[in-house]
Amino acid sequence: MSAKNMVFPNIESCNPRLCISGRISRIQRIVSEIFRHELKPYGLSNSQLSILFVVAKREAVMQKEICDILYLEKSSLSRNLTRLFSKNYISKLDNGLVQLTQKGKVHLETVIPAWNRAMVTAREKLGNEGEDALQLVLNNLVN
Amino acid sequence: MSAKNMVFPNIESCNPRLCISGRISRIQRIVSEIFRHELKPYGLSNSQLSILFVVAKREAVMQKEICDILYLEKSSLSRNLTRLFSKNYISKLDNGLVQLTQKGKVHLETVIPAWNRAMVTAREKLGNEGEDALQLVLNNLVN
DNA sequence: CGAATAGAGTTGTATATACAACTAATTGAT
DNA sequence: ATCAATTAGTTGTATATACAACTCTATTCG
Repeated sequence: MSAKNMVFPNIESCNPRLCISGRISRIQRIVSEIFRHELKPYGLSNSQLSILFVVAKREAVMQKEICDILYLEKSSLSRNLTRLFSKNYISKLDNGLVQLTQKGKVHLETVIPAWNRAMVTAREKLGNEGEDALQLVLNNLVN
Repeated sequence: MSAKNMVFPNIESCNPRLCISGRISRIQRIVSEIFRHELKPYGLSNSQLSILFVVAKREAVMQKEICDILYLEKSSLSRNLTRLFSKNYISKLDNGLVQLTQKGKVHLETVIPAWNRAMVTAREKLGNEGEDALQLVLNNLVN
């Protein structure tokens, strides 16, 4: 049998539509678009907003803590923070703790209505059972 | 009231833990890590594998078709394809259709067992109801 | 105390992704 | 048939992300 006639049993029998990574990536691209477009006028990315949220709720945090909460690699966070520093939304204390600046608080306060609009749009698509399903997926993964 | 004493009702009342984008991003980082580590020895990223899967199952496809299936921006796909071309896993026909090369088929066949291992690991975490929930989320988003 | 170790953070490098602006090619309308 | 408009794809630019290798600091142990 020549190479051209080789058969590929794995390729033939696999079902890529079941790929868990692929399905999550598609979900991620669909949903992040909703938030990206709402947040764009405010100059904040989804990631940046999620970091601001953590810092706002914790008052003063170690980077490590943010990484653990967001499941984010320390180097990814480091670079995201650089962008937030340069916009003066956060500052770093002597002991390394990260805090929102006054400007950061004011901006976050301003952005939240846009975030709420994105949440409404996303919820319209997901429905209640979709949102519950999302939480179930997350719970199963983190436990 | 001075600026320092300003209150931020949106910040105080919002619940970032409910953020749909944030929850999906965390899910994505957790799951993609599983697949990334299984695929790494084979020199394929999650995205590259998902593209190979589409091309394999369709035999010959337009880039636009791949984009539609994966919810991927055309420029993102264009650059992913460049990396797959350079590894000689895919080729482009005169009419622009993308195909797997023989080398691409052989490599994909080789990689699928690793993909299956990642699927097992992910399913162990998700459980059956987690996997169903994932599909529900995707279905609600695409309809 | 002083060396070894561990932990937090940064930087180099690579892929992934999107948007905007562009090119090329095809299609449609008159 | 020609010109306009749409469509596919590429390239410039920016953010997001991870891993590896590094620095710096703090802690632990001999």
